[in-house]
Amino acid sequence: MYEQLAKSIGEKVALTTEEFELCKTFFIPKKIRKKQTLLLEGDVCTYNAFIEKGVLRSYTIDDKGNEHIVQFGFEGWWVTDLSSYLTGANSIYTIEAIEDSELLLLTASAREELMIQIPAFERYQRLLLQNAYIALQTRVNSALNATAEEKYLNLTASYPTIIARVPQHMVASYLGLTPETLSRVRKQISLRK
Amino acid sequence: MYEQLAKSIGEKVALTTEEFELCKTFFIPKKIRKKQTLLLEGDVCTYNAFIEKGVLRSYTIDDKGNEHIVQFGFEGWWVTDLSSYLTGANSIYTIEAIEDSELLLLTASAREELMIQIPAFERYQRLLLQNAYIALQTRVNSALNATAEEKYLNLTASYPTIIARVPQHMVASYLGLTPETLSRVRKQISLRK
DNA sequence: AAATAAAATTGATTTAGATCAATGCCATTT
DNA sequence: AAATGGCATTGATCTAAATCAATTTTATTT
Repeated sequence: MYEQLAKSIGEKVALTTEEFELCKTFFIPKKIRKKQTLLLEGDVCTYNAFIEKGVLRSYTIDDKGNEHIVQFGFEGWWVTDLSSYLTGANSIYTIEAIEDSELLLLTASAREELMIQIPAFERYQRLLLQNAYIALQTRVNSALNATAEEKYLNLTASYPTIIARVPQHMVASYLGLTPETLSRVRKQISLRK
Repeated sequence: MYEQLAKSIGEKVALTTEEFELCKTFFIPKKIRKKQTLLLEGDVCTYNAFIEKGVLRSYTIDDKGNEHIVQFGFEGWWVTDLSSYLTGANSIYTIEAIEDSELLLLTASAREELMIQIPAFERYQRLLLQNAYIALQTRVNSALNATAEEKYLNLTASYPTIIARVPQHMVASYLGLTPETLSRVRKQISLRK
């Protein structure tokens, strides 16, 4: 149940066996079925979820009722609404399982305590955040300046996992395109080779 | 010279006077004139710059020769290309002063050393990064899903400083709009009230 | 396996914003 | 004060992507 977590931490910092055993005790394992939600818009996001198995997405719904996917999560990724999780504000996002999933939940206070008891864990969290920030910067760039086709090609290059495991209309939503546009973009690309 | 830095750190964590004195020694003060660059595209970003005074911007230039502003920085903000700074990769950004500015530069190794010697500084860095991440997430949302007018109104609401201190065509670039479109959007808004 | 629902594709039309082009407006510099 | 060059504004036109609509394909449920 903790294989992915061990792997994820191990890639960034070194924990002793005892430290990792201690670490485990702070997490709450949870299974969640496809289409079930971990967080509902309007609620406070009480957990940071590490994904041992499965796929999740977080999304907002705008005034016109359109869904906008903000983030996907796969095995070995963390998913949360950081803003709500850290400040306790009501979330504007819904987090939902796309496939049956196994999660390890960490409350904000458990996370604080873990970072105090195991300094390497604070380091791990900071490194994760750095990477997430860099990835997000790339995404802003693509969102602002790329054409529909470029957005799609950038995504296939950077995150083939997303293309492979997520329904096409969700990929479209993640890229800020309509499903029709993404379908046409894919057709264009396939015709060219 | 270190007023803004003291203020910025003080808002997030508590340092003793000795700690802050030690902290100062890790920084390299640097004055930079309007239009001078701190980082040139293709170079490695060796510094994380804290802005004591002035305004900076970072931008990329795409294949068609168009500038895309990625980030602005004002007094009390940090500016760098995090990806290049942390990994040593060549940067795709240029960082340039929009006004005469006073900076406090921190190399990556100085930063590492500081985080080891003063744990509260690592905490400070993590908190900064959290806030930056949350802000960036909002920006992605706006970039993907908002109309030109919404993008502009969001920005005026969240960062009036940017509107006030930065030339309009740079604001347009930051929002992913042409200067013409931003001009028209502003006109529309002013006609309505 | 049949029925139903959801997803993807394709076509026709519309539209927000880009592009192209010209003019007026400040702000430096001389 | 005149001259220069970068900005902002305004108008006309174009275009990438959205919207609307229908059909086919693929998943789910019964």
